[in-house]
Amino acid sequence: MRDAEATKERILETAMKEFSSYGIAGARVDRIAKQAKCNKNLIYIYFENKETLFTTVLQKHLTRVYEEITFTPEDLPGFAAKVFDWAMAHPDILRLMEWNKLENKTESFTERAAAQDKKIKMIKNAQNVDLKKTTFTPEFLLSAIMTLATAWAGINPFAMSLDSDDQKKLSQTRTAIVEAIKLMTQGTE
Amino acid sequence: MRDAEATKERILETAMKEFSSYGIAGARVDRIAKQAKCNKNLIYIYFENKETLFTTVLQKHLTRVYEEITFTPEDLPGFAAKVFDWAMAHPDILRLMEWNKLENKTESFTERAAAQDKKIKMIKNAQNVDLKKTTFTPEFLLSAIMTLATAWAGINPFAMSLDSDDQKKLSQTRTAIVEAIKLMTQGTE
DNA sequence: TATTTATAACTAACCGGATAGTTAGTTATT
DNA sequence: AATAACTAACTATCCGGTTAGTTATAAATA
Repeated sequence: MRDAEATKERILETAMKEFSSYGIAGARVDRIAKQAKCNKNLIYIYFENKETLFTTVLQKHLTRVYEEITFTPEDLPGFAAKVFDWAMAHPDILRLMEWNKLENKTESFTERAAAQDKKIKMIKNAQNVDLKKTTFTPEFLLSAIMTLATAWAGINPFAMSLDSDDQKKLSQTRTAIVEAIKLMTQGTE
Repeated sequence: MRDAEATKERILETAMKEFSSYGIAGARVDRIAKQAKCNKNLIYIYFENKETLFTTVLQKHLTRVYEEITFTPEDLPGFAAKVFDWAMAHPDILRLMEWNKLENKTESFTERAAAQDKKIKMIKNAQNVDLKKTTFTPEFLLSAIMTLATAWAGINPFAMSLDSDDQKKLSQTRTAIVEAIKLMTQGTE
């Protein structure tokens, strides 16, 4: 039963766990191989080296994110809620992104910045349509939304991490976030 | 010119830089020794091992923080502004905290949680005095404040890091944060 | 259909440099 | 003379990456 595609997937799966818990520097290729039940050399055949393996894992999950969360500039509170739900469901991806931020080898700046720019322009357009004037720039709003929505998912050194099983607390926090973003997008004329 | 105290300080200084840029796993003791212009063994004499050196560095800077930023429950927007200024002035300490959060060896949970609890109670008291009823719980407010205030200091994977020399953008963002917290603490009766 | 052949999938063992931590000894200071 | 401050050299282990070779699989050939 030899299946290259399956072993590749198994490697990516366990690499995800390893990198998410230990980061790039802390991750151990031997440990990944052992847990994925494959020979270490396969990792180097399928993915050039530790670094590339990491970026592959990150890239894979990031593209998934963009498919799962659609951006709705006309409903920013709702968007915040979606991001919050996603963040609480996938703290490991958040950690991956944080490791990548701290260990900034080969920045994948360009695409991320482009995606952000696009969102900012969409907010600007939506603001023009609704003739809403908030005190806040689209740049600030977007950062505030993303930051607040992901604050309770375990990567924030200040915010207490929420238990992802505590449905009650979870929905309380979600509505609080929605409320906060509502306040910030309502405009004060 | 032999001065143990001075070399200890030199070690802590360079260790700060090393840990802040590479984290615990990525930091290299040899590199610290070289940069601190001291023999590697001294590091092990003065600070047990790499781990202890890290926690010593972190602890040192954290106590400094608590001295520099006073908590003002009756003026939360002002507190947010102070935190923002501090965060933009000390991104390296932020990074240190983030590394510590991700590489959660020997959590220093207790004291941090206690300090947070104290602040939360102070907010509750202040709210009672002013008879202000915001939609938000003190827990949520505190996390929101800390998160927003530190979002632009370079550890947030979503928010664009601000250039700490761009005074104009800096003060713009500061007032935006203050405005946001004002909205959240004003109450809607 | 049976047999060879090519190659894809996989493995065990190894390598060398890096790295945390140690030892045994030297130099300065009081 | 005693001890505090410091050093050079060493060690054992870890770890990313490689090599050289084996096994399964499927196509080609007879």
